[in-house]
Amino acid sequence: MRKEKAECEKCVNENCFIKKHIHNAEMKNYIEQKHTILCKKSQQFIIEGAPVHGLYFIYKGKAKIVKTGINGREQIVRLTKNGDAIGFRGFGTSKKYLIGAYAIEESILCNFSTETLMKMLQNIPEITFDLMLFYAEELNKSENNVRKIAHMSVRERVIDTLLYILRKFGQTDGYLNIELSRKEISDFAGTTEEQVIRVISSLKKDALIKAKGKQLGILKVEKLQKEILEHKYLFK
DNA sequence: GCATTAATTGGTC
DNA sequence: GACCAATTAATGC
Repeated sequence: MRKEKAECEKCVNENCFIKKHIHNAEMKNYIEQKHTILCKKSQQFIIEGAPVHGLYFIYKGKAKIVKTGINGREQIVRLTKNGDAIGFRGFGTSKKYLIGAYAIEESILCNFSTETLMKMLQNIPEITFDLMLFYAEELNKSENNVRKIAHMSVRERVIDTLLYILRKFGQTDGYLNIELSRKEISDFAGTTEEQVIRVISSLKKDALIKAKGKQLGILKVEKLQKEILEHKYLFK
């Protein structure tokens, strides 16, 4: 395995925090200090409870962010793709990661140490401001998620999860651009594998989605949206 | 092809 | 709606 560095200059992820501010003169010093990490499929790169090791960005690939519940059940907190930041709650107050992270497929990650990051935030106000907006947005999403799990039925939660995946990762040739196991979908929707399977086969029977092994395809987006619409507005 | 893992189905509490 | 058991499909080696 050749160790090649993911160059920010060549990076195509315009949504990345770092990339957005690459034109700032000071940035050059900081991006030189980042590390590039290659992650195999289903490899864990952040361990819950382990000491913080800075902030990660996905250069290329996909990852799931996970929190272990009381009964040992895993809850997928969010899914991430190219340009997304991971482990951003790590620096500042806490010394340990409060979440775990796994690569869903082979991924290339950029890692900035806490020290580098601190300097960056102290010296470049635009980045600090950007990060604040990002935090606010994440908090909002997180609150929506709490509401989702609290008020929606299992069927609605699974549908909502599928639509989220569609929004986030898109679909090519009729199939979603990400492969998640039924178990992973259930960890995300806050239910069990069996329930997800039942909802999926029910949706398949109604020709709202299609499934070929792990590959899922959304056929009737509008109909699915309609089914969860009520909740989207009722609990705004 | 065999062995392990994931998906599915049916049943119980 | 979760948990368990049995069967079947898929996948790795």
